[in-house]
Amino acid sequence: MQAQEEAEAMAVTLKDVALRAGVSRSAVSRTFTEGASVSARTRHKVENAAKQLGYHPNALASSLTTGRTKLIGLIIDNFHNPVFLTVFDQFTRGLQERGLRPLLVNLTDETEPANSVRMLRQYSVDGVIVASSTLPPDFAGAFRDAGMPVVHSFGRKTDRPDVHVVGIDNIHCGRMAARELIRRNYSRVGFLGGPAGATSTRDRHAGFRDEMARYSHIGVSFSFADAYSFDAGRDEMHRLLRHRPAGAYFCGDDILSIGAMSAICSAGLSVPQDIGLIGLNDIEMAGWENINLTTIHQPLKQIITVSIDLVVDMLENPDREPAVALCPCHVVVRGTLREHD
Amino acid sequence: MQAQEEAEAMAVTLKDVALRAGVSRSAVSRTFTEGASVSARTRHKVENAAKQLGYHPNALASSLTTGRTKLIGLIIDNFHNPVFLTVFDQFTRGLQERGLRPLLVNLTDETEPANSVRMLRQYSVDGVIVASSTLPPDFAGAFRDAGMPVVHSFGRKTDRPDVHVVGIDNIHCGRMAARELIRRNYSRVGFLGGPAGATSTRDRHAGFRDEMARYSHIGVSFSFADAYSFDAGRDEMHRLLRHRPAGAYFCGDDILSIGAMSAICSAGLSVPQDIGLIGLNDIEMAGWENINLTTIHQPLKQIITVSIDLVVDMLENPDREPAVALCPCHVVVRGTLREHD
DNA sequence: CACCCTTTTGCAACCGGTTGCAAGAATCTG
DNA sequence: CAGATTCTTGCAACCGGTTGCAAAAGGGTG
Repeated sequence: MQAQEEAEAMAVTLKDVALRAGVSRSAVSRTFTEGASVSARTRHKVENAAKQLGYHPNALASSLTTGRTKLIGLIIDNFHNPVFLTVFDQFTRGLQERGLRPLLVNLTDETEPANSVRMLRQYSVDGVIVASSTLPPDFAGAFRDAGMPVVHSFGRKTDRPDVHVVGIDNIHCGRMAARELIRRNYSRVGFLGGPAGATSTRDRHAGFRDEMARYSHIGVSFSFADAYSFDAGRDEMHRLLRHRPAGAYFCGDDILSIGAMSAICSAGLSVPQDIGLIGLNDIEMAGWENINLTTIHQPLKQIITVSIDLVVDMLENPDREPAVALCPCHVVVRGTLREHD
Repeated sequence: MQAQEEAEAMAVTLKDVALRAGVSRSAVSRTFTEGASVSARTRHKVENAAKQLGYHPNALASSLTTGRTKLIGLIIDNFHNPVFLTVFDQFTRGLQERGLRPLLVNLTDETEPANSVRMLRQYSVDGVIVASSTLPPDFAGAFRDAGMPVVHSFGRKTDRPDVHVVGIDNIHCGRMAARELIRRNYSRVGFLGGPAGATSTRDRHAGFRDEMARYSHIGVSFSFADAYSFDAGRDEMHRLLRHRPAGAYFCGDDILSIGAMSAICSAGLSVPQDIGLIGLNDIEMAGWENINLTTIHQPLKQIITVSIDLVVDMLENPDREPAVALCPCHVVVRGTLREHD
């Protein structure tokens, strides 16, 4: 029992095990295949031989015939928002738990979706998860067109989605934020969104605007940061501070809020006394004592679990009708909005 | 030219292209293989046929014969430290630029290195990068034992390394931090390290202790947080605050510093007036105005570039003698230490 | 023990490519 | 233009597995 797996790393193949166990290659293959027909005796012989030789089946070789690689492409395009640390953690764990492996694609400088499609097709990934709220809605469609199961996490709610979408109701979130500010009697409020082209920004903006439109006595202004990042939030707030800022802002994301907060503080003002803030996401940092951000909680874990379940399900039912799954959000009150006035 | 790639996603293989182009399968394979012998005429025919059919070679199938998957296992075990966002970004980009693909492994709950080894071997990764300063030094060795090229990023400096190590001189960093505090005339200082088992913690601790030992008039204390995370730093500082804290702390990592800072502030004290802090890493957040952390800069980009270059080089020279590559650090003075007293 | 049914097994073809080899085509040389 | 040389090409075997099929083995029954 002791001297198993005599170092010798390289290349223990099916054939070696078959030879050693005195059975055919098929028999070996079958003992490692769920639900195949092997007798207890054969299985035992094979397992012994395999252990002695340190054999492990080559997942890629088998993918050739089975058509399954258990590889899932994971596409991310923002490495400046700490929320993505959690996103990574949850996605990688969730996939691992289901026996799948994430093949990571950093879309940061990749302009052409076609490149990612080609690359992921070359690796025969079983499915693709696009985790971004800033990519154009048809980006994920390129994968579907190429015949790959795809789920767009953090995507946009629409009536007839092209691909499966998992996310939140951003319009509703915009309304929630608006109501939170209204309730607190701010007389002038602002929307400080992420990139103007992002669907998440647009929807949060629309919801906020529409809800606010019902309260004509409240002044509303709108502006947009270049990205969902600290720097973008800080820079935008710096600009706003130059021209009579509003009493409170709904920032389209926690990291924007935190950037804005930094700008406010370094201008000698304070939150929430001078300017109130409400964010969206509820990232870990939002709960830190020195940030203590009032925000709208986005159920990351749930979104990711649902996304993974969906992509797994699509392996079985590739033609399942695309649908939108929305997860519920709620306001987390901390310390960046003043109490009822 | 227009109706190329008639949708039809599935399964365009070498054979289809060969048939269409009226050549042998070998000819097709060769046109897609760098440096193979094909005439211009054949190449042209093949390329046309390929374009019309929308053919792209299957990377996994070719890996079977070439023995190269261009897959690199990337192992991470901490998703609570924002520094890893940058680490991800740099690694994925660096690998992509070199035509390699990161296969991500989240080690968070995985206790057994053997499992990761098995998994990565099943996928025939060309190499492995272990990006962690908290894993035991022999963890990376398991991959080498399995015959895979491996680089341990953020690993420990030793005279006879088992595997390639790329990182910083943590002992030296400990000394640098110590000197920074000494220069500022703190009379009582503390080391607030990361997990006591981590090599990075141990070395930073050793350097700090040794340098401080030369100044017997300065009181020194040592303590350790459970992890490199905000929560761990905050909790540990809360504990320290209960028993006459030191005038300044060298925290073993920026995120610990920020956690500690939070604890200090929520105890009604302020940084650097009541307690000074110096961190290590120089993450993006350290430069935020509302944090403004004095810290030791760890050259992430360089470490990662060197790591990738190394693993790429090992594909050619697998028997290259393991060595330690250290990248230089320097102090970045911001606002969390008092001026010379 | 003969008969029938079920389970197990090996053979051989296949998955989508690559590559050594030898034959054929093209080019060069004198 | 013959002969030598270099390029190009197709054949066939192989990479490490899987799987349909038919033969062999095992089990149950009367």
